[in-house]
Amino acid sequence: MRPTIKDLANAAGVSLATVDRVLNGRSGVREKTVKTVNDAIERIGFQRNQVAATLARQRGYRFVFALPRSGDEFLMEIIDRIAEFDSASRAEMIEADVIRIDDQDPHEAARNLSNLSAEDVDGVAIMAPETPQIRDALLRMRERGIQTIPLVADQQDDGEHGFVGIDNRAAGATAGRLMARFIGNKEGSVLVLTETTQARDSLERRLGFDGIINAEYPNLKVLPTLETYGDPDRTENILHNAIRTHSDILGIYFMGVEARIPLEKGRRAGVIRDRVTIAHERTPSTELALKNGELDAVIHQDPGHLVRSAIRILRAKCENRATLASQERIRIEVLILENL
Amino acid sequence: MRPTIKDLANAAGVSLATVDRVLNGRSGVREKTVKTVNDAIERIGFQRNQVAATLARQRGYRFVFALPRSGDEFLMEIIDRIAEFDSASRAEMIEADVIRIDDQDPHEAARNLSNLSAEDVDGVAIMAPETPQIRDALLRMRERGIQTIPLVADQQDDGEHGFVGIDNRAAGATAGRLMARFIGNKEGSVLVLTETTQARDSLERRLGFDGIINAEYPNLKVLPTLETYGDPDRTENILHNAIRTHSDILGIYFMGVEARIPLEKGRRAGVIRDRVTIAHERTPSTELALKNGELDAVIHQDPGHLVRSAIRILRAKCENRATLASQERIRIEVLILENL
DNA sequence: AGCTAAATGAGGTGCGCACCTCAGATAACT
DNA sequence: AGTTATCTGAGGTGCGCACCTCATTTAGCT
Repeated sequence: MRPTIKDLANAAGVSLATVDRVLNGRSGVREKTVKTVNDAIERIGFQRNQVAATLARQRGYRFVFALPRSGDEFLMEIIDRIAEFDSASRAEMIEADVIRIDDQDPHEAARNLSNLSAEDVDGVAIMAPETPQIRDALLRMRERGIQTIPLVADQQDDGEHGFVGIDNRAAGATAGRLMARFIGNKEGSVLVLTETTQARDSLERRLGFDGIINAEYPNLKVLPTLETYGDPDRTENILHNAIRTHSDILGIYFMGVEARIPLEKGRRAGVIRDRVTIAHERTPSTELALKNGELDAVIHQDPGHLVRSAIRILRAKCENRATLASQERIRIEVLILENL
Repeated sequence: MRPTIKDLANAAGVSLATVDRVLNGRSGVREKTVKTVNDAIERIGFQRNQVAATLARQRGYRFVFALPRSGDEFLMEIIDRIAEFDSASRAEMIEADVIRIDDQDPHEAARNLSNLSAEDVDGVAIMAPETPQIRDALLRMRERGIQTIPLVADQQDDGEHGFVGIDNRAAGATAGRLMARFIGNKEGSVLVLTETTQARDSLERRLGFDGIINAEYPNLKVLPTLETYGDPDRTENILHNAIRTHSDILGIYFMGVEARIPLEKGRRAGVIRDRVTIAHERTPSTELALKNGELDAVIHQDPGHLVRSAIRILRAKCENRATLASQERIRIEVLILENL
């Protein structure tokens, strides 16, 4: 039989109340006593029964995903996966909700986060650009006892709080390698398109992409990144311009998160056919484009995995447990027509 | 507040005992009464609290992975992931163990499975070739109330019991597409190597591979599948022979599950360098070969995902629940050096 | 020593359910 | 009608833990 808190109390030579105090981090226990209990935990290999603990807590777990208000298909995928998880996990006493924060107005976003109370939220997964206001809001939430984790868009390199998403530099490198190998040994240039080069993910992808192409494929030249700012008209214009200015474009790398508009405009401008094209994130648009033959590959991160991983990590933090690193590493998936 | 069994009993106008009988499929309830309760479940949206249920069951869940006795690196990966899951899930009252079955002797394997009793096992995930004996053993286990699910190696097309693993035909097609695109427009032939063409997975991969190459790449010719039977010496011989007979080999597809020996022998025979090579499953060997530049791509299925997915499905079967289809689909991953 | 504040113990309650027993009610027979 | 088999109800117990109260002990102070 696995040891229970009762066994633990015996082993440590303290009462159940003290064990409870130590286990749940309540105040009013001497350092010495804490150590006694922790030693006993080690010694008898005690592991709290999470099933019983969750039941006794009355309140299950409630997690919130703070997502940007602006977004397109990939964001919708994430939201769908959250809803799916929520309904599937009611029986496990875990709730997952979405709140939207304004990514244009960091102050408003931060205020929004400040409204969350530890009373009704156990943890927050946040997808937001890295601004001082957001960083501050996160810090204060943690002080209030709410667990946090950045999602998809990294918040500085504070390794200690973790991060759920792919290594964007490696993702860019992957795109670069595929681009070069698919093009073969022809000579020419490659177009790179993204929403904004301000975002850290864009920067990192570009670094990875260039790293491969410049170092290993002298036959290819990567043109300066074109920014769409998510604006359809602008996207159309810069695509037209690029194609007029550079007659030797062999490939296009849609580096941004949302490829729907660039794909549409590219299709209209006739710049896609007969070129090697790679985009990010599987969505209805990119999936269709793969099937059409308009896209040669999609670099993807599984939104379902993102969501579940974020929740597992948040929960582990709540319960002061470690997570399975192997399970939480988000894969950089390469999708082609055949393995969709 | 979520409805409890008490609310359900009220709503259905029956006692708690009857609700319990219906919910847990015990005998001695009239059809009519069962329907009354089920209707009430629908009506009030009752969902059993699995946390409480698991706790009350006393015994958590115990799942067994029946794996072949023979195997190499990929099998070890799976075993490691099972052990990892087991230790991480003790707190959730879920156990996962491994038993080995002899894949050469189906009778012995079947006998081994027959020893499992519903008393101490809730479900079995099985990785075994498709033989009448195994199929029979599975059937009898289900009759005894043990849930079953095939793993990696499919057991005929009995859709109803599910399957945890990749679509091997699509995996072969993925390999075919990458092979062709990496080779470019040179003319020549492609070598295909596997353990045995008897196994269903080998067959399907080959079908997928040929499907792509034959239909879309007239510049390439796929040679007949070479069988290694897992024998190192034989592997070396057939590789030497092939390379002597065919001077125009541009690519090699290591189609089998375990690539370690073929890679070693191929390296020794000097047949790998300057050819496009693709293998299956990420293992220490294939990982190293990717880093060496000996392999151009690896088609992979995540063993951790396989294990956890099998367990989630088995558990859902035990609890008579549905699973999240999106979560349980095993991805055909494409690994190159950059997204390892 | 005398006081206060801090630390610990003893014990109880309930979470939602599975599982059990036994008595009473109802239906299905001869 | 009486007998039997089948169904249903009432009630209790315990899973392992969180959370609570109140009494008692111990340490820290002047």
